[in-house]
Amino acid sequence: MAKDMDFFQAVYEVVRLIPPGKVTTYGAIAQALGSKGAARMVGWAMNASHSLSDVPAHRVVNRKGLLTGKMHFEDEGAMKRKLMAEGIPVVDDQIQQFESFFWDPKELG
DNA sequence: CACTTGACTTATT
DNA sequence: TAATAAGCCAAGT
Repeated sequence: MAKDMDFFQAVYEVVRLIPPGKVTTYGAIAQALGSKGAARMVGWAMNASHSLSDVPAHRVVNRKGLLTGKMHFEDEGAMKRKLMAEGIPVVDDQIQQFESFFWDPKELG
C-alpha cells in the first residue's frame, strides 16, 4: 500500500492503525514497511509527527517496552499518562506485560 | 557538499 | 555476559 508514500507517511499510517490499549515497536513498524533496519527512521518520523494529531506516538516504544521517546513529548509524564489512560500498565517508564500489549502491524494482513 | 546525529535493532567480537 | 560494529534513511550543521 501506498508505496509511493514517503517513509514518514507510511510510518504515520501504521501508527494510526495501532488499536487502543495496544503498543508496538519501532522495529515492528519498520519491518512492516519492508525496512527492518529502519527502526531509527521510525523514531525520526515520529519526531516529525508532532505536526499531526492522529499519530499516537505514545503507543510506539522500543523493543523492550521502554518509553524511550517520552522526553520528546509535551512532558516526560505525558507518554506514560496516555498509555495508562488506555489501560496499559507503565512502571518506571516501562510497559508491564509488554508482550501482552504488543501489537504487530502486520497482524492485520 | 561532507559529516554528524537520531524516539532503534540485530549480529558479531 | 557485556561491549562494539553495522545497518537503516533522513535532516541538521
